[in-house]
Amino acid sequence: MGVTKTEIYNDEQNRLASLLKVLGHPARIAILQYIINQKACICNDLVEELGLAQATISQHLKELKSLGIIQGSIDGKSVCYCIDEKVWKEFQEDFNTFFNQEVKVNQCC
Amino acid sequence: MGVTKTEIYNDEQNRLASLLKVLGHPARIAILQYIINQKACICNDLVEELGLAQATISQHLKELKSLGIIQGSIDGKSVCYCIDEKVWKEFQEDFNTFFNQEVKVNQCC
DNA sequence: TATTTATATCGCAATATTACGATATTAAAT
DNA sequence: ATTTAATATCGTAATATTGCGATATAAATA
Repeated sequence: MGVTKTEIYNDEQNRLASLLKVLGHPARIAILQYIINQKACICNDLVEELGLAQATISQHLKELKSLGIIQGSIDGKSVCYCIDEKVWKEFQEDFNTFFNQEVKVNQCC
Repeated sequence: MGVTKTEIYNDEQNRLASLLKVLGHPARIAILQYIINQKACICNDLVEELGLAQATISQHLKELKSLGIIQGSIDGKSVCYCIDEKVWKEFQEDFNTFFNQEVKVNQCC
């Protein structure tokens, strides 16, 4: 046990849940907000900004990268991260499809 | 370690991350979709529908309830769950605020 | 070349999550 | 009153996540 049974859900459910899961950590929300607000790439200003160890920030960045929502480009000895607009927009659509669907009034509650 | 350092983030970041985290599991996505599609309350049709043990479904329902996004009302010996529209709409706004913000083009990537 | 700086990765400890069987609880049906 | 059915809760095993120090790597600088 302790293993999510992904095989019993459909692809859409698994995909959406994965996205939400990665975003479901305040450090990763903070990182995304920071990148968006800087309107530019950043390196590890995040270590100072957030107050987490460099290894920890790097790990969170890796997860965001693996999702595709950010991408990094090497710039000398530092790495600049930025939002991948294409992926960001895909995510917007996924979320909007799910959350902005109409919820009907129910009988019982 | 193993503990998220919530004290270093602001309330908005922690709140949004909590919401996303709860929704970041395919069983909970499937449960929400099922409730929405039935356009009515459900009981543990979910056990048969999803193929998870009754205890597991009950646990997922509890998490969704604690978020406030669903509510249950007792109906004889079963419990009917439904979306709490007010909370659902609050979440829609939170998500829209975050995800539908404009992301500017960056310099480096 | 040696040093410094920025980042990534490894390994590990602490903690959290997932899933489920067993058991409790409560209401309906017999 | 007993049985049945639906749900919740407890306890626990398996696994995942978080965070960090130590170390590796690679580029810039002295």
